[in-house]
Amino acid sequence: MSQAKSKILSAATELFLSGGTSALSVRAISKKAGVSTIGIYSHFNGKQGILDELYIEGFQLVHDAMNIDVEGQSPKDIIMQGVQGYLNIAEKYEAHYRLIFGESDSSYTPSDIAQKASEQAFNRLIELASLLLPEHTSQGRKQRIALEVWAFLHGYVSLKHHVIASTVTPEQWNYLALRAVETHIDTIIDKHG
Amino acid sequence: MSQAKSKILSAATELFLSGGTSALSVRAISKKAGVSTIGIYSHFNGKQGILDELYIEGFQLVHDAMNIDVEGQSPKDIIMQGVQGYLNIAEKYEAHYRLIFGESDSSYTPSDIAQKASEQAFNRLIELASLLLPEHTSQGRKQRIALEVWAFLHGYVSLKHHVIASTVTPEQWNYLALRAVETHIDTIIDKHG
DNA sequence: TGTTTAACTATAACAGTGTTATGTTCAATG
DNA sequence: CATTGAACATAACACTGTTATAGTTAAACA
Repeated sequence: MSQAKSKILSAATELFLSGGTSALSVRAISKKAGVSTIGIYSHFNGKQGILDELYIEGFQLVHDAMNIDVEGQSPKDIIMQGVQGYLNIAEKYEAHYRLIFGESDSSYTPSDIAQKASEQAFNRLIELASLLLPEHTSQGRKQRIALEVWAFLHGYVSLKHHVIASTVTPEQWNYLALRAVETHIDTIIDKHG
Repeated sequence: MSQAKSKILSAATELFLSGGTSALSVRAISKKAGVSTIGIYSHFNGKQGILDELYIEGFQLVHDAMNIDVEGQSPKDIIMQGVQGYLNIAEKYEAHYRLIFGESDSSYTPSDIAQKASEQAFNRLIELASLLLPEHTSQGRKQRIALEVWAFLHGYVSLKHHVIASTVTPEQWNYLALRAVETHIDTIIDKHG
């Protein structure tokens, strides 16, 4: 990666983290990176390219957050660590999280390459969820269970972003999510384990 | 409501349903409604006002979808009808759903009045969820249980919108959501009932 | 009936947005 | 040394929400 390219990317990330997508204009990035407006188009594919990079970055973060050391731990402990990591990332990198779930820029649709990153993160989650299930479980069932956990988790994060009605603090949201998912995982273990 | 005002609103709704927020420019609305651009500002509070109307409309739809006839039905049947209604609305009025959960226009934040509409819908859900619980259950616990169901449901709808990775059809998504929430409700009944 | 008032209209402007065309500068390569 | 290619600045295009200005029209009042 050329020097200009990395400078653009770090400028974009910086603007993104502090102000979300609304602060992420092509002119603002180029100004902060010290390159011309055209530079964003020659080094990246314009705004789309920048968002793709951040989208991939976001799913990479989620992926890594669920990279748990399996050694000598119960399946439940492992997956609960993954859940905790997921919630941490969602809070710490809220801008990324919003981007990968379309809460930032509705006109943006991730490129094929960017979508690969999302698949990888989901596969990671399937691996974790599989630990709860007997080995002979079909791939489809594993996917379905992973999707359950993901939907539950993401539902809490998304409600946290958009439900201003109920007076719940960010910490409480995370706690509620953690407890609810734990209960659900217990149910899964009871049923399939 | 004056004639011009209702014409603006129906034009906005029409554009919104067919093309989402991106098709909903002030100029496009005014052109379709046959009024001047300024009309949007004199009759409504500009774009913000239009989005507020649609936001309220969206939560009203959700609210009404959960308006179940309680007579002679088990708590589970009632709440499952509500869940079904929720999923139907989310599919039929996808643009509204995306708006009320911030997937449309990240620069939009609902006004105080609009937020009231969201509270009403949530209260409706709390009423439904309360049917699963003993009468003496505290309001906080009722809220928490309602939030669980909502998070689970919304998680599925939101993933359906944004997860392009896994090859799940819209019908399958709804089915999965329905089954997962049903299982969760059974767990709630077992625990608290 | 004449005048005033209020509500509408069109046009244009402002400051943004993403994107692209034009022409220039400058360093590296043949 | 000449050529090529990459980066540059400037400006433009078509759009966005919003606002100011000025013209039109119809109803209400004296």
